[in-house]
Amino acid sequence: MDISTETVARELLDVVPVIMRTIRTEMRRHRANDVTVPLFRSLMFIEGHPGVSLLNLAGHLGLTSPSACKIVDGLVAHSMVERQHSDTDRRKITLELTHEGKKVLDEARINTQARLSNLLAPLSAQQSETVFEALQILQPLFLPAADKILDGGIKI
Amino acid sequence: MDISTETVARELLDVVPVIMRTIRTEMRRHRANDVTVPLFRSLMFIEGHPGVSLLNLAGHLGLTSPSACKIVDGLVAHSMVERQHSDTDRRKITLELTHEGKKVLDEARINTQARLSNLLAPLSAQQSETVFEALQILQPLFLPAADKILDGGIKI
DNA sequence: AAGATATAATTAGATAAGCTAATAATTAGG
DNA sequence: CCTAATTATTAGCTTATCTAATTATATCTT
Repeated sequence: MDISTETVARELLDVVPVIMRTIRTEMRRHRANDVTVPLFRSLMFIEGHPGVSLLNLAGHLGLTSPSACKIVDGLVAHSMVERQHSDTDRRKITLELTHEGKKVLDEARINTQARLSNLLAPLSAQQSETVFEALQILQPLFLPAADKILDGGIKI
Repeated sequence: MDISTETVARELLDVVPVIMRTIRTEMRRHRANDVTVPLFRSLMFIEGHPGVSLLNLAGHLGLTSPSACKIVDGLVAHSMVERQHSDTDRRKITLELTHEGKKVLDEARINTQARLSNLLAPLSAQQSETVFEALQILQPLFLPAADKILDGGIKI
Protein backbone atom coordinates (compact mmCIF):
# COMPACT_ATOMS: atom_id res chain seq x y z
CA MET A 1 0.00 0.00 0.00
CA ASP A 2 1.32 3.42 -0.92
CA ILE A 3 0.44 6.24 1.45
CA SER A 4 0.74 9.78 0.13
CA THR A 5 2.10 12.49 2.38
CA GLU A 6 -1.28 14.21 1.91
CA THR A 7 -2.96 11.25 3.52
CA VAL A 8 -0.51 11.24 6.38
CA ALA A 9 -1.02 15.00 6.78
CA ARG A 10 -4.78 14.60 7.00
CA GLU A 11 -4.39 11.86 9.55
CA LEU A 12 -2.00 13.96 11.62
CA LEU A 13 -4.49 16.78 11.60
CA ASP A 14 -7.14 14.38 12.82
CA VAL A 15 -5.28 12.49 15.47
CA VAL A 16 -2.66 14.78 17.00
CA PRO A 17 -5.09 17.31 18.49
CA VAL A 18 -6.98 14.51 20.18
CA ILE A 19 -3.85 13.05 21.73
CA MET A 20 -2.76 16.51 22.80
CA ARG A 21 -6.04 17.08 24.54
CA THR A 22 -5.66 13.86 26.46
CA ILE A 23 -2.15 14.75 27.53
CA ARG A 24 -3.30 18.14 28.76
CA THR A 25 -6.23 16.68 30.62
CA GLU A 26 -4.19 13.95 32.26
CA MET A 27 -1.63 16.48 33.35
CA ARG A 28 -4.27 18.75 34.78
CA ARG A 29 -5.96 15.88 36.55
CA HIS A 30 -2.99 15.01 38.63
CA ARG A 31 -1.49 18.32 39.61
CA ALA A 32 -1.17 18.80 43.30
CA ASN A 33 1.42 21.33 42.15
CA ASP A 34 0.06 22.79 38.94
CA VAL A 35 2.25 21.60 36.13
CA THR A 36 0.84 22.33 32.70
CA VAL A 37 2.25 21.07 29.42
CA PRO A 38 4.42 24.10 28.66
CA LEU A 39 5.74 24.21 32.22
CA PHE A 40 6.50 20.52 32.08
CA ARG A 41 8.35 20.86 28.81
CA SER A 42 10.33 23.80 30.14
CA LEU A 43 11.35 21.91 33.25
CA MET A 44 12.38 18.94 31.12
CA PHE A 45 14.55 21.09 28.90
CA ILE A 46 16.18 23.02 31.73
CA GLU A 47 16.90 19.75 33.50
CA GLY A 48 18.64 18.41 30.42
CA HIS A 49 20.44 21.66 29.60
CA PRO A 50 21.36 23.40 32.83
CA GLY A 51 22.40 27.00 32.34
CA VAL A 52 20.43 27.59 29.12
CA SER A 53 19.47 31.11 28.17
CA LEU A 54 15.96 32.35 27.63
CA LEU A 55 16.33 32.26 23.87
CA ASN A 56 17.56 28.68 24.00
CA LEU A 57 14.48 27.74 25.94
CA ALA A 58 12.17 29.69 23.66
CA GLY A 59 13.76 27.99 20.67
CA HIS A 60 13.26 24.56 22.14
CA LEU A 61 9.66 25.25 23.00
CA GLY A 62 9.01 26.87 19.65
CA LEU A 63 7.82 30.02 21.39
CA THR A 64 8.67 33.70 21.18
CA SER A 65 10.91 35.10 23.88
CA PRO A 66 8.16 37.03 25.64
CA SER A 67 6.16 33.82 25.94
CA ALA A 68 9.14 31.94 27.31
CA CYS A 69 9.87 34.83 29.63
CA LYS A 70 6.41 34.59 31.14
CA ILE A 71 6.79 30.87 31.66
CA VAL A 72 10.11 31.41 33.40
CA ASP A 73 8.54 34.11 35.56
CA GLY A 74 6.05 31.57 36.77
CA LEU A 75 8.62 28.87 37.37
CA VAL A 76 10.81 31.28 39.32
CA ALA A 77 7.83 32.52 41.32
CA HIS A 78 7.09 28.94 42.30
CA SER A 79 10.75 28.32 43.18
CA MET A 80 11.12 25.64 40.56
CA VAL A 81 13.82 27.42 38.60
CA GLU A 82 16.70 29.73 39.44
CA ARG A 83 17.32 32.62 37.06
CA GLN A 84 20.68 34.43 37.13
CA HIS A 85 22.57 36.84 34.94
CA SER A 86 25.26 35.17 32.88
CA ASP A 87 28.79 36.04 33.96
CA THR A 88 30.16 36.13 30.44
CA ASP A 89 27.34 38.15 28.88
CA ARG A 90 25.29 40.21 31.24
CA ARG A 91 22.42 40.49 28.78
CA LYS A 92 21.79 36.80 29.07
CA ILE A 93 20.29 34.80 31.86
CA THR A 94 21.08 31.27 32.92
CA LEU A 95 18.38 28.88 34.04
CA GLU A 96 18.79 26.02 36.49
CA LEU A 97 16.35 23.63 38.10
CA THR A 98 16.01 24.01 41.86
CA HIS A 99 15.59 21.08 44.18
CA GLU A 100 11.88 21.84 44.27
CA GLY A 101 11.75 22.02 40.49
CA LYS A 102 13.39 18.65 40.16
CA LYS A 103 10.93 17.17 42.61
CA VAL A 104 7.89 18.60 40.87
CA LEU A 105 9.18 17.51 37.48
CA ASP A 106 9.84 13.94 38.60
CA GLU A 107 6.39 13.66 40.10
CA ALA A 108 4.66 15.05 37.04
CA ARG A 109 6.70 12.85 34.76
CA ILE A 110 5.96 9.70 36.68
CA ASN A 111 2.27 10.39 36.99
CA THR A 112 1.60 11.51 33.48
CA GLN A 113 3.60 8.69 32.00
CA ALA A 114 1.75 6.21 34.12
CA ARG A 115 -1.62 7.52 32.98
CA LEU A 116 -0.61 7.51 29.34
CA SER A 117 0.86 4.05 29.78
CA ASN A 118 -2.52 2.86 30.98
CA LEU A 119 -4.20 4.21 27.90
CA LEU A 120 -1.65 2.43 25.76
CA ALA A 121 -2.07 -0.87 27.55
CA PRO A 122 -4.32 -2.42 24.88
CA LEU A 123 -1.53 -2.25 22.31
CA SER A 124 0.20 -5.41 21.16
CA ALA A 125 4.00 -5.53 21.21
CA GLN A 126 3.93 -5.11 17.47
CA GLN A 127 1.71 -2.05 17.67
CA SER A 128 3.80 -0.45 20.39
CA GLU A 129 6.79 -0.81 18.19
CA THR A 130 5.05 0.73 15.20
CA VAL A 131 3.96 3.71 17.27
CA PHE A 132 7.39 4.12 18.76
CA GLU A 133 9.05 4.04 15.36
CA ALA A 134 6.56 6.52 13.97
CA LEU A 135 7.27 8.96 16.78
CA GLN A 136 10.98 8.70 16.15
CA ILE A 137 10.41 9.33 12.48
CA LEU A 138 8.24 12.36 13.14
CA GLN A 139 10.29 14.03 15.83
CA PRO A 140 13.12 15.41 13.70
CA LEU A 141 10.68 16.72 11.11
CA PHE A 142 8.89 18.90 13.62
CA LEU A 143 11.67 20.03 15.91
CA PRO A 144 11.91 23.82 15.87
CA ALA A 145 15.07 24.85 14.06
CA ALA A 146 16.38 26.71 17.10
CA ASP A 147 16.45 23.44 18.91
CA LYS A 148 19.09 21.91 16.74
CA ILE A 149 21.87 24.36 17.35
CA LEU A 150 22.70 26.01 20.62
CA ASP A 151 24.71 29.16 21.04
CA GLY A 152 28.17 27.88 20.50
CA GLY A 153 27.09 25.89 17.50
CA ILE A 154 26.87 22.82 19.67
CA LYS A 155 24.41 20.27 18.38
CA ILE A 156 22.25 18.89 21.09
CA MET B 1 12.98 -5.20 20.13
CA ASP B 2 10.38 -4.93 22.87
CA ILE B 3 9.03 -1.46 23.56
CA SER B 4 7.28 -0.90 26.88
CA THR B 5 4.19 1.26 27.02
CA GLU B 6 6.16 3.49 29.41
CA THR B 7 8.65 4.14 26.66
CA VAL B 8 5.94 4.91 24.16
CA ALA B 9 4.28 7.21 26.70
CA ARG B 10 7.50 9.15 27.23
CA GLU B 11 7.96 9.48 23.51
CA LEU B 12 4.39 10.68 23.06
CA LEU B 13 4.96 13.28 25.72
CA ASP B 14 8.05 14.42 23.89
CA VAL B 15 6.84 14.45 20.34
CA VAL B 16 3.14 15.26 20.31
CA PRO B 17 3.41 18.77 21.76
CA VAL B 18 5.98 19.66 19.13
CA ILE B 19 3.79 18.44 16.29
CA MET B 20 0.83 20.23 17.77
CA ARG B 21 2.75 23.48 17.89
CA THR B 22 3.64 23.14 14.24
CA ILE B 23 0.06 22.48 13.27
CA ARG B 24 -1.12 25.54 15.16
CA THR B 25 1.57 27.71 13.66
CA GLU B 26 0.93 26.54 10.13
CA MET B 27 -2.75 27.13 10.57
CA ARG B 28 -2.16 30.60 11.91
CA ARG B 29 0.29 31.40 9.14
CA HIS B 30 -2.21 30.92 6.39
CA ARG B 31 -5.41 32.36 7.73
CA ALA B 32 -6.79 35.07 5.61
CA ASN B 33 -9.94 34.01 7.45
CA ASP B 34 -8.82 33.17 10.96
CA VAL B 35 -9.25 29.46 11.44
CA THR B 36 -7.62 28.13 14.57
CA VAL B 37 -7.29 24.47 15.47
CA PRO B 38 -10.46 24.20 17.57
CA LEU B 39 -12.46 26.12 14.98
CA PHE B 40 -11.13 23.87 12.25
CA ARG B 41 -11.99 20.74 14.17
CA SER B 42 -15.46 22.06 14.89
CA LEU B 43 -16.09 22.83 11.25
CA MET B 44 -14.87 19.37 10.26
CA PHE B 45 -17.20 17.70 12.73
CA ILE B 46 -20.24 19.77 11.81
CA GLU B 47 -19.57 19.08 8.15
CA GLY B 48 -19.52 15.34 8.79
CA HIS B 49 -22.48 15.40 11.18
CA PRO B 50 -24.94 18.05 10.07
CA GLY B 51 -27.55 18.86 12.68
CA VAL B 52 -25.45 17.88 15.71
CA SER B 53 -26.25 19.39 19.07
CA LEU B 54 -23.90 21.43 21.18
CA LEU B 55 -23.22 18.53 23.53
CA ASN B 56 -22.39 16.28 20.60
CA LEU B 57 -19.87 18.80 19.42
CA ALA B 58 -18.43 19.30 22.90
CA GLY B 59 -18.10 15.55 23.24
CA HIS B 60 -16.27 15.23 19.98
CA LEU B 61 -13.90 18.04 20.80
CA GLY B 62 -13.39 16.77 24.32
CA LEU B 63 -14.49 20.12 25.72
CA THR B 64 -17.07 21.28 28.24
CA SER B 65 -20.31 22.69 26.89
CA PRO B 66 -19.49 26.31 27.76
CA SER B 67 -16.26 26.01 25.79
CA ALA B 68 -18.05 24.53 22.81
CA CYS B 69 -20.73 27.18 23.14
CA LYS B 70 -18.16 29.95 22.85
CA ILE B 71 -16.64 28.35 19.79
CA VAL B 72 -20.06 28.11 18.18
CA ASP B 73 -20.73 31.74 19.06
CA GLY B 74 -17.66 32.70 17.09
CA LEU B 75 -18.51 30.49 14.14
CA VAL B 76 -22.03 31.88 14.00
CA ALA B 77 -20.74 35.44 14.31
CA HIS B 78 -18.52 34.82 11.30
CA SER B 79 -21.41 33.24 9.36
CA MET B 80 -19.66 29.91 9.11
CA VAL B 81 -22.30 27.96 10.99
CA GLU B 82 -26.06 28.18 11.36
CA ARG B 83 -27.50 27.54 14.81
CA GLN B 84 -31.18 26.72 15.19
CA HIS B 85 -33.45 25.32 17.83
CA SER B 86 -34.27 21.68 17.36
CA ASP B 87 -37.87 21.00 16.37
CA THR B 88 -38.15 17.85 18.41
CA ASP B 89 -36.53 19.21 21.57
CA ARG B 90 -36.50 22.93 21.99
CA ARG B 91 -33.72 22.81 24.55
CA LYS B 92 -31.34 21.56 21.94
CA ILE B 93 -29.75 23.36 19.03
CA THR B 94 -28.82 22.02 15.64
CA LEU B 95 -25.66 23.06 13.88
CA GLU B 96 -25.11 23.24 10.14
CA LEU B 97 -22.28 24.51 8.00
CA THR B 98 -23.14 27.53 5.88
CA HIS B 99 -21.85 27.98 2.37
CA GLU B 100 -19.25 30.35 3.77
CA GLY B 101 -18.28 27.82 6.43
CA LYS B 102 -17.79 25.12 3.85
CA LYS B 103 -15.60 27.45 1.80
CA VAL B 104 -13.44 28.48 4.74
CA LEU B 105 -13.09 24.89 5.88
CA ASP B 106 -12.05 23.66 2.44
CA GLU B 107 -9.47 26.40 2.13
CA ALA B 108 -8.02 25.80 5.56
CA ARG B 109 -7.95 22.08 4.98
CA ILE B 110 -6.19 22.35 1.66
CA ASN B 111 -3.63 24.85 2.87
CA THR B 112 -2.78 23.22 6.14
CA GLN B 113 -2.57 19.80 4.59
CA ALA B 114 -0.31 21.13 1.88
CA ARG B 115 2.05 22.68 4.41
CA LEU B 116 2.14 19.58 6.54
CA SER B 117 2.66 17.50 3.41
CA ASN B 118 5.72 19.57 2.64
CA LEU B 119 7.16 18.90 6.05
CA LEU B 120 6.54 15.20 5.52
CA ALA B 121 8.16 15.16 2.10
CA PRO B 122 11.49 13.70 3.30
CA LEU B 123 9.77 10.49 4.39
CA SER B 124 10.29 7.30 2.44
CA ALA B 125 7.26 5.30 1.35
CA GLN B 126 8.04 2.84 4.11
CA GLN B 127 8.21 5.58 6.72
CA SER B 128 4.97 7.17 5.57
CA GLU B 129 3.29 3.87 5.98
CA THR B 130 4.67 3.36 9.47
CA VAL B 131 3.47 6.80 10.52
CA PHE B 132 0.07 6.27 8.98
CA GLU B 133 -0.37 2.94 10.73
CA ALA B 134 0.72 4.41 14.03
CA LEU B 135 -1.84 7.18 13.76
CA GLN B 136 -4.56 4.68 13.04
CA ILE B 137 -3.51 2.64 16.03
CA LEU B 138 -3.49 5.67 18.32
CA GLN B 139 -6.72 7.30 17.23
CA PRO B 140 -9.19 4.94 18.89
CA LEU B 141 -7.23 4.99 22.13
CA PHE B 142 -7.54 8.72 22.51
CA LEU B 143 -10.98 9.47 21.13
CA PRO B 144 -13.17 11.09 23.78
CA ALA B 145 -15.83 8.64 24.89
CA ALA B 146 -18.62 11.01 23.89
CA ASP B 147 -17.43 10.73 20.35
CA LYS B 148 -18.27 7.10 20.01
CA ILE B 149 -21.96 7.29 20.66
CA LEU B 150 -24.33 9.98 19.49
CA ASP B 151 -27.72 10.73 20.91
CA GLY B 152 -29.72 7.94 19.45
CA GLY B 153 -27.08 5.39 20.28
CA ILE B 154 -25.81 5.62 16.73
CA LYS B 155 -22.14 4.75 16.43
CA ILE B 156 -20.29 7.14 14.22
C1' DA C 1 -52.23 17.60 35.73
C1' DA C 2 -48.88 20.04 39.08
C1' DG C 3 -44.79 20.27 40.99
C1' DA C 4 -40.13 18.35 41.37
C1' DT C 5 -36.26 16.85 38.85
C1' DA C 6 -33.30 16.49 35.07
C1' DT C 7 -31.20 18.09 30.78
C1' DA C 8 -29.46 21.60 27.14
C1' DA C 9 -27.65 25.73 26.31
C1' DT C 10 -25.95 29.89 27.76
C1' DT C 11 -23.77 33.66 30.66
C1' DA C 12 -20.44 35.29 33.92
C1' DG C 13 -16.05 35.42 35.57
C1' DA C 14 -11.39 33.44 36.10
C1' DT C 15 -6.83 31.70 34.41
C1' DA C 16 -3.23 30.24 31.22
C1' DA C 17 -0.88 30.51 26.92
C1' DG C 18 0.17 32.61 23.16
C1' DC C 19 1.19 36.81 20.12
C1' DT C 20 3.20 41.69 18.56
C1' DA C 21 5.23 46.02 19.60
C1' DA C 22 7.90 48.79 22.52
C1' DT C 23 11.66 49.43 26.15
C1' DA C 24 15.97 48.71 28.77
C1' DA C 25 20.43 46.91 29.28
C1' DT C 26 24.48 45.32 27.43
C1' DT C 27 27.75 44.00 23.87
C1' DA C 28 30.03 44.31 19.37
C1' DG C 29 31.73 46.72 15.34
C1' DG C 30 33.21 50.46 12.49
C1' DC D 1 33.32 56.42 21.00
C1' DC D 2 29.12 56.02 18.87
C1' DT D 3 26.02 53.30 16.25
C1' DA D 4 24.26 48.35 15.56
C1' DA D 5 22.69 44.36 17.17
C1' DT D 6 21.31 41.24 20.74
C1' DT D 7 18.91 39.71 25.13
C1' DA D 8 15.54 40.01 28.17
C1' DT D 9 11.55 42.14 29.81
C1' DT D 10 7.08 44.85 29.98
C1' DA D 11 2.64 46.17 28.25
C1' DG D 12 -1.43 45.10 26.16
C1' DC D 13 -4.22 41.98 23.36
C1' DT D 14 -6.60 37.52 21.90
C1' DT D 15 -7.99 32.81 22.26
C1' DA D 16 -8.99 28.75 24.71
C1' DT D 17 -10.10 26.67 28.45
C1' DC D 18 -12.33 25.92 33.04
C1' DT D 19 -16.17 26.07 37.03
C1' DA D 20 -20.35 27.87 38.83
C1' DA D 21 -24.67 29.90 38.14
C1' DT D 22 -28.82 30.84 35.16
C1' DT D 23 -32.61 30.01 31.87
C1' DA D 24 -35.60 27.32 29.22
C1' DT D 25 -37.56 23.18 28.22
C1' DA D 26 -38.70 18.28 28.91
C1' DT D 27 -39.66 14.31 31.81
C1' DC D 28 -41.22 11.90 35.75
C1' DT D 29 -43.97 10.98 39.99
C1' DT D 30 -47.47 10.92 42.33
